[in-house]
Amino acid sequence: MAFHKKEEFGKKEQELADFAKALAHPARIAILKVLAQKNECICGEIVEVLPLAQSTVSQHLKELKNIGLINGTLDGPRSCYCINWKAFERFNNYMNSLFNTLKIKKEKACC
Amino acid sequence: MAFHKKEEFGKKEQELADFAKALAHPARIAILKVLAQKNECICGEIVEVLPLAQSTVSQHLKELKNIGLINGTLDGPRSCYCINWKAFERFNNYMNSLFNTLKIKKEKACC
DNA sequence: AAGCATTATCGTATATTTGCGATATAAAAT
DNA sequence: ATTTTATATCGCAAATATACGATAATGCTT
Repeated sequence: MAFHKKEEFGKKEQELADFAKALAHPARIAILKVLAQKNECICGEIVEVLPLAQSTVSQHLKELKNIGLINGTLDGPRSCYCINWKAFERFNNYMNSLFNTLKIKKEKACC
Repeated sequence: MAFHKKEEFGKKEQELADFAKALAHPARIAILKVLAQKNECICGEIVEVLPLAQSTVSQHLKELKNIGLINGTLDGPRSCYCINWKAFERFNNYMNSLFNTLKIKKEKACC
């Protein structure tokens, strides 16, 4: 059986894991980079740049939106995406917090 | 069809995605925390702390080892794990680099 | 040599992710 | 009103990930 089990871990660990999962595919990292570079945020432009079908890109965008790393607003027939800096900052802080927590014991290597 | 397609992205994006994937499960984050806190690094202790079967923990350890975030050495019948700080530092730098790259355009929000 | 403790691996079941084409939806343009 | 354009969603197929029990492998202990 492969039940979730993920709920049995701490809330923070769960949330950090979810954030990390959002970055766990090169397409999504590429999307974030495009969103940061071009300030246009239009789906079609992303599709042009990525080696993926429109529906697939749309799916990746949805995942990024669900986790909160990007915002999407309708602009006529198109949709305009952009990075949610607040959420991004939070993620960044989580990551740095994790790194720092782990680094405390850095000197006492055992193997 | 769902072929990989992942190879069609940049090397750096791919590597960062792989790192992120390693953190994309709360069990693996928990393992890293345990490895940092206790400086004992023995598999059995991790199994005791996590709500997972021994074989499952072993699998997660293998993934962390494959990506290079931890080292594992044999110590008699047990195996001693510890964090690979060099790789961790590299991952941290990658992440910060990504954040900084994205932040450059932070002011020009479009939506 | 036999038994014990520890960990890795195998086999298997289930869940999730990835990807595409086809279709639906919605606004704009004709 | 109809067509065009842009995006989202659905349905499906294949690949991966998660989890466990059972078993194998390895090194101590007796």
